[in-house]
Amino acid sequence: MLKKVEDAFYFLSLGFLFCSECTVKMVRQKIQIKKIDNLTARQVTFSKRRRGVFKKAQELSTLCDAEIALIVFSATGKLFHYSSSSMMQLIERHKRQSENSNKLGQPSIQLQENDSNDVLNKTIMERTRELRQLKGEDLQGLDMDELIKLEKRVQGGLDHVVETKNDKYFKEISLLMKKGSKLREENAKLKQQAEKSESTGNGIEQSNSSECITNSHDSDTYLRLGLPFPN
Amino acid sequence: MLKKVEDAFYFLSLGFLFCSECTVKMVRQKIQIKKIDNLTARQVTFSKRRRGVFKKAQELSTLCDAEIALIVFSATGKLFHYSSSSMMQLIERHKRQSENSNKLGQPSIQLQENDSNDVLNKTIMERTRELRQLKGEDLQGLDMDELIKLEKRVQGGLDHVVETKNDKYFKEISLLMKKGSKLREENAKLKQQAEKSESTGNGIEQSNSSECITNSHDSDTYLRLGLPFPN
DNA sequence: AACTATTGATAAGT
DNA sequence: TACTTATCAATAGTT
Repeated sequence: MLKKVEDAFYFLSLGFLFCSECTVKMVRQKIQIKKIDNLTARQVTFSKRRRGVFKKAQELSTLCDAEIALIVFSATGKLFHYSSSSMMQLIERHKRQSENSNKLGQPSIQLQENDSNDVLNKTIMERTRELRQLKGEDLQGLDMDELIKLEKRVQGGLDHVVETKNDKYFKEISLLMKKGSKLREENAKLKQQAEKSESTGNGIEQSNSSECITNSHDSDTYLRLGLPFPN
Repeated sequence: MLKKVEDAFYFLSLGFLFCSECTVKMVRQKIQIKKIDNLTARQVTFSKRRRGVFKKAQELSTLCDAEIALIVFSATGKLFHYSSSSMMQLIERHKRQSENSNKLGQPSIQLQENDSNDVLNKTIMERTRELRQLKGEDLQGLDMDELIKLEKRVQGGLDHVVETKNDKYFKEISLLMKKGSKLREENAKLKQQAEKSESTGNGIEQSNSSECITNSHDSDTYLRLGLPFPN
């Protein structure tokens, strides 16, 4: 059903008349190299392409006798790395080489330790400022254009949150409904059995038991799912 | 024609008889991933594949919002490198992260430096995660209650941004209106003066000057204030 | 450096 | 996450 809608879009985009009878397989499209909007798609692509890059790096190293260091941080901060020999040696070598090419007359000794903290502090400052802006603080320096851009970003974030919330809501609801109908089935069966027993002369009381069971299970489910109110 | 010859070769490789009259174009073979013996071929391949790897790294960084550092030394010792942000920052971050994950029993030496780095690093991680959540990413682990809280936070941020934007808007508007009325006053005065001059026999044309002056000043003000469109 | 047949990578979809 | 498939991209061998 969803498929058909996509097909419609596909045909529309090609400018052809659309025959709703046709079943068309979605084909792979060339992608733009810009940040992937959809989070899931981005994570999947990251996982695939990361493997690809690491493979390429290893192949280059092997085929051409090159020394390679590759460091990758995912958006969530997870680290992946590869080096054809010792990562530390390569990094040191890189430092020396790029310092030389810089031709700075700096006494480079012991520069790195302070730098390290400086860099980290700078990162923290940046992150903090961005955070404050997303929270709607610290907006004095922004002009109209920047404010409008920021509004769009925050609105986008809000959309994502609401979407996630709604998804979760509907999932929990449908789970509850499923459980409910299962329980009703069970109850119906039990009722039948009880009636049978009754008709065969076994006089156990079963009159209102079905409702009781259903209710107790439902509220239990609500609690486990963390829904605030069961209604 | 060439095509046919290739077909012949193809068949040969399958164990068919080969016609020696034909001119055969060698077709590309799948290569083994091991050091290329021929120096020239190795250099050419290095050049081609190096470009490939760097391109892939950049694409991964852009598409998936990842931070990447890539260092390559050719067999001759020439350096090639790429980093999505600051190479030093990435290297430092890598150092810390891999140290932490190693959990090596080297407790005594340089403890305080690592400690300070750890603290900073932790702060960065926290900030990053908070940022991502405000942007509506990384919401998998949150339950309904947390999602609702987050929604309220983001909504609050959005409210602040919109409020600031609107304030700025109205300020700019009222400033413009003030300037406008000032100009109109000026124009009115000028007009009066002109009429006086006219009545005293000085025949300067002043018919539509008021609109002209007002308009030109208005658009100038819009430009200085950075409003996208003057309407 | 340029060309292309071929292998390799991967976007979408399951 | 892993697998599949159709397509796009990289590149081996050659000129």
